[in-house]
Amino acid sequence: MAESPPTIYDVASEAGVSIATVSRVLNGYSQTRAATRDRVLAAVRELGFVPNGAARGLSRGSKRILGLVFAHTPADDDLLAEEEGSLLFTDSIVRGAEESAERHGYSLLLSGAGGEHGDHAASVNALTGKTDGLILLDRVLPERRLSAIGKRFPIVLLAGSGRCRSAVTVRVDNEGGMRAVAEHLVAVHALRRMAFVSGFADSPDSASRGAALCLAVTELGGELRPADHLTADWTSSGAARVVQQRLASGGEVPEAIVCANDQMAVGVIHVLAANGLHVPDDVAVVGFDDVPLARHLSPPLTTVRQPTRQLGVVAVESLVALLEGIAPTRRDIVLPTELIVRGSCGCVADGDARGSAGSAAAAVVGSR
Amino acid sequence: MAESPPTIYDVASEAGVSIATVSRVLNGYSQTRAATRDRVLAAVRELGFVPNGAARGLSRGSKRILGLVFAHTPADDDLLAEEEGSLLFTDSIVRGAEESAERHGYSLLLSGAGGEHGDHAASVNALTGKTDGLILLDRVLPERRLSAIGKRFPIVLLAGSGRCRSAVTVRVDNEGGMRAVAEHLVAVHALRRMAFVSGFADSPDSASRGAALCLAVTELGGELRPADHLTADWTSSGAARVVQQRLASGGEVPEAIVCANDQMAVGVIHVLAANGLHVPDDVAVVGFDDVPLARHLSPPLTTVRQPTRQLGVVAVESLVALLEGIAPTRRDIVLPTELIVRGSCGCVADGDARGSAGSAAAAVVGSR
DNA sequence: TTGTATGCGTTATCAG
DNA sequence: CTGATAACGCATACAA
Repeated sequence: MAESPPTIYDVASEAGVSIATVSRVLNGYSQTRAATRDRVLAAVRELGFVPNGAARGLSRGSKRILGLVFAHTPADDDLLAEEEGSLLFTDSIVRGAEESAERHGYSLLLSGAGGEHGDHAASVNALTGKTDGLILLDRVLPERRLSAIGKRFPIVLLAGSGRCRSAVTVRVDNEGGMRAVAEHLVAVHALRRMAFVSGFADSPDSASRGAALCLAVTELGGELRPADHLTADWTSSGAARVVQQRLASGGEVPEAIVCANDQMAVGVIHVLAANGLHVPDDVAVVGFDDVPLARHLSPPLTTVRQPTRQLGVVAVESLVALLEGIAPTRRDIVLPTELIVRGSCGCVADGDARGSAGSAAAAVVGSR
Repeated sequence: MAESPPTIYDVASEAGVSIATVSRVLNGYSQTRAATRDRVLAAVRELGFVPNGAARGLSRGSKRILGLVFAHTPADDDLLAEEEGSLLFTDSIVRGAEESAERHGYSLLLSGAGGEHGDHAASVNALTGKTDGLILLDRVLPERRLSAIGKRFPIVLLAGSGRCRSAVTVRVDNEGGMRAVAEHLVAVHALRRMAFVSGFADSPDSASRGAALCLAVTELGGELRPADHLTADWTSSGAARVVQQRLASGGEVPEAIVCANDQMAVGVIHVLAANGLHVPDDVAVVGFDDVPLARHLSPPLTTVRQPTRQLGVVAVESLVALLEGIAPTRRDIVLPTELIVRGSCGCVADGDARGSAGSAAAAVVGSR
């Protein structure tokens, strides 16, 4: 049905020149006489010619395609688990990466690493053939696999632990962000007994946030008992569930609950309310990410902003640099985070729905 | 630095066979003696061989890559406009599409259609060379451009108006969903004066939702004045802004405000509260999408659920069918929506944070 | 400035 | 069952 698309040969004969000339005017490295160039361009338009990417890639040895691999959230049996907590986070990264890739003349290939069932390693390996380089998100592959592939193929790690030596890593300053949270809670609100709600147990991001919070809280004279280190799954429902269990188990209610992302904070606020606990009067709640909705919740969410989109941008730029043979200045790139103080920690929120005005509605505390 | 990857020739000589044999065992169409097959496989593993996608695509005339093109939200000057309202929606589609593509043996190429500045048409045209088929989201191209490309290249439209004849369209039943909303508001809550908050003015989805609501409300004896048809931009802030203006302009406050998506509903609830109006006692608010957070808001959001992920899945399947030469049964595929009744319309919410149990916590009303 | 010829890595069509 | 070999569409070194 669909007749095969025009090739460079069609254009050449249409314009009465050789394919070499067509190629030249299209890629414009060499000089071409204006007249012939116009003829070629006319023919291109006439035929609606678009260079075949496969042929081009084969010929010049570069497909101009970058791969971005993320780990599928285990949707499991739970059909409602569309509620993917990592969703906002991942997708913001994707946006940034796509935009940056395009700007550098590349396209972005997306992969969920073979779904949940499939062999992640095999899936990533296959992508190796379709792309020029790969960006791997948190949790897609164990470190040893990583270095195995990283030695033979350009790779950038995103939001990893930063401990992998065989590849460039881009991540955010979880430690600084959590320290800022701890300081604020202890110094400003005089809170002592904290709890932490984590994402997936195997997430480096979640782990480093929990560890940093615990360390800072302890140093500042607060307390974060192991029993109050709650393990959830990045989702509102998951967080609500573990907090519900924690409340049901009796024992003193923590004075503050810090969550590894904003979705979970919403779930926590919700379940606290269901138990007659008011935020922030009875319990302070803090999130992480600063998703757009955060400022519109009631109370507006105090949270740690991380430059999610920028994460994607920087990852792509690092990868492109790698591909162009530029030796990476640093193998561990850390992007800053900042504490955004709103109402859920007990501060008086004065911000309204407007956020574009000159001065931000919320206080900002740098993490570094 | 990176030595060029092994080719099929390397594998062949390593295994002591011809490249034809290697190709055969790798693609497994023809029979091969077990012994030689093992030798080849061993060589493949040994060398870490991965077929070059470009060469493969060139040879077999199919790149096994599908493109998904979305319109970049005009981030404009406003740096905070990361607040992309369409984000959740688009990204859920992307997930579904990616998963489905992978299942069918394809990869997914993502494109924001040249950023906001670039020529969308040119951008889409270029993608034509890197992919086997394209899925175009709402707003990326005007209809005439669409049909121009659609005639020469496999295309599926997503969330369009459904009026394009030159391509298969996949969309949701906006009309049914909005009718259900109107009926519920009028019949159950005896509300009459409604308002509608739209997304971008040029979005078919938003337009059809507004039109359907208006029609249904009027038919049911309610009222939706032109002045109460508020045009926003899919974002919380945008919605908050237009509603604030509407309130400031005086005049009777609508009894219900229906929004074209959930993000905007959140912004509306927020700004209403800022004006001393309580939801749902003073004003009922309804959203659209049923994002995961919706049930955890206070009050839990009454909204229209649409199968976002499924949208991506179906689009991919339609496209793959097209590529395999299967004539599309229908050129306009409409996925069902359903009204999810929670608290923000005035109903008593009894659902808690759990949502996976046998019976849903919220009432469900089919749209058809 | 332009044309000719070769290579890129696979698949697929032939013979053997 | 296996091995040569011809496409596939484009870029490019080399000639003219």
